[in-house]
Amino acid sequence: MEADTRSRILDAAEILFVEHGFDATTLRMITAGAQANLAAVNYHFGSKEALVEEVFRRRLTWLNEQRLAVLDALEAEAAGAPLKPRQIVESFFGVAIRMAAASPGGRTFMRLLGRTYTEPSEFVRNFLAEEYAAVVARYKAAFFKALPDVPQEEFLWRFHFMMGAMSYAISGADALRILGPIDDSDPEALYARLMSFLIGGLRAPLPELLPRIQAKPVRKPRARRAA
Amino acid sequence: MEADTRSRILDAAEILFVEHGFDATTLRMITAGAQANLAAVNYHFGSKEALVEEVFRRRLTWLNEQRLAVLDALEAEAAGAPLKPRQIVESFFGVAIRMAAASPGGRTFMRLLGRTYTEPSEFVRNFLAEEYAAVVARYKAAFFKALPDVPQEEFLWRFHFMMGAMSYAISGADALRILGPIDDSDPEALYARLMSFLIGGLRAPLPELLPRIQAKPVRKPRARRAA
DNA sequence: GGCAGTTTGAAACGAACGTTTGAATAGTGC
DNA sequence: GCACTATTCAAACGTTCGTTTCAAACTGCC
Repeated sequence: MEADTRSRILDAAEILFVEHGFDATTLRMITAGAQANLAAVNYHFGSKEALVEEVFRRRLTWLNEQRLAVLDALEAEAAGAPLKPRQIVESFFGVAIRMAAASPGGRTFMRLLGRTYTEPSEFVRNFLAEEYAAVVARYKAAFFKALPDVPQEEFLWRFHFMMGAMSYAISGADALRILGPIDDSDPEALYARLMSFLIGGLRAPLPELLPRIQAKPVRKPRARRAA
Repeated sequence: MEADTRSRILDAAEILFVEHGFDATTLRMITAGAQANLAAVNYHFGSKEALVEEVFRRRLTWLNEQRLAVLDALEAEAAGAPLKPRQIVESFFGVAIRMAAASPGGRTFMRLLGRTYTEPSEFVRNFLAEEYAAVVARYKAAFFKALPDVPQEEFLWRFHFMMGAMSYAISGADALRILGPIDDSDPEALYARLMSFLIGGLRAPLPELLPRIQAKPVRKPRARRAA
């Protein structure tokens, strides 16, 4: 029943990183949560930084292998023909949502990952870029092939926007409290909602002809009505 | 030319918070950047936490007043008729993008704000919810009126997704490095790109009829091809 | 049972943190 | 010029951090 110390530390760290962030999570909090001695982190991982890397690597490697496997299967089935954009989006983001839905640890991790793309910490971002290199290359190629009429730079931005939407989707009700009470307990509904939104955004008309930013939006602020 | 100590501290803190996060930014870094004495933060603001709040309040109050003013103007012009969803989206997110484009400090702040919605820190999120209450109420009402056929819960999720996309949009090239080299120097192009994506996502077909998550996506992971 | 190697435990390390202190300095009204 | 407030400054405060140390406890093997 009891996992070994190393695994207990990883599990406790994952949860605490999401709740408090990397810096605000101390080794004493982690070892207390894992019911381990303070020195256990440095014994098993060498340093706190190495522990952070291992928390990511443990799940991210599997996640990206899944993505590549799904893409492999889709491309084999297509036999050289371009995939449909929806298939690619669903395989990339669907694997992530599915991981988040599969277990509390998975959801915890995906929330952590979503926040980490925009994390300021240098070494975490470099580590992420490295872990993602193979997946990004394959998916970019698949998308460019599926959407030959969309300029590549345009698509990269849209991919970026999609990652943002997914990040917030998984971060869930905590952030949504700003907007009001909401139910985020059904992962399948979330999956359907997110996919619909992402495909809509991805397939939106190209923005070249949009009006520019209006110069002066406001003449004179009027009295605010009660909400 | 030299601003007073209080303003220099706010400017320096804003930049450092984006670069390193709240916890990793020390008062010694801030006061060094502001060319002020270490004790100046506690003298002018009382505590580090109060400084964080003031960094937000300084710009967020103005930002949300702008949003309300723009919405007031639009609704006055519409004379009771529902606004077009595109107008509402543009006024809410356009004000933010414009603020980010207006000055380096504005962009810095918007990046900070985007990261903060999903920030784990309790007191920061509570503070945000309070600052946003009036704006959220007004914009929700405007959207519900503009999109009477969209279930309110559905819309709240899409609003949430839109916030995620905008957050990543402003966080910009740092996170985008994962996807490859990209140019984020033109705020008007960014504005056009984001709006196009957001409207596409907002107006996407409702997801009720989407297929469910496939149960087993992968039979056997195949050997990965070289990228 | 005794002896390697591995893991845990309690205690301490120096460093850096946010905060406080009290004296020195700058600025203002009279 | 003087009293008074506001601000700056260098130094120190107690706390907590990640890390290290080294002895104790556990493990598998002969």
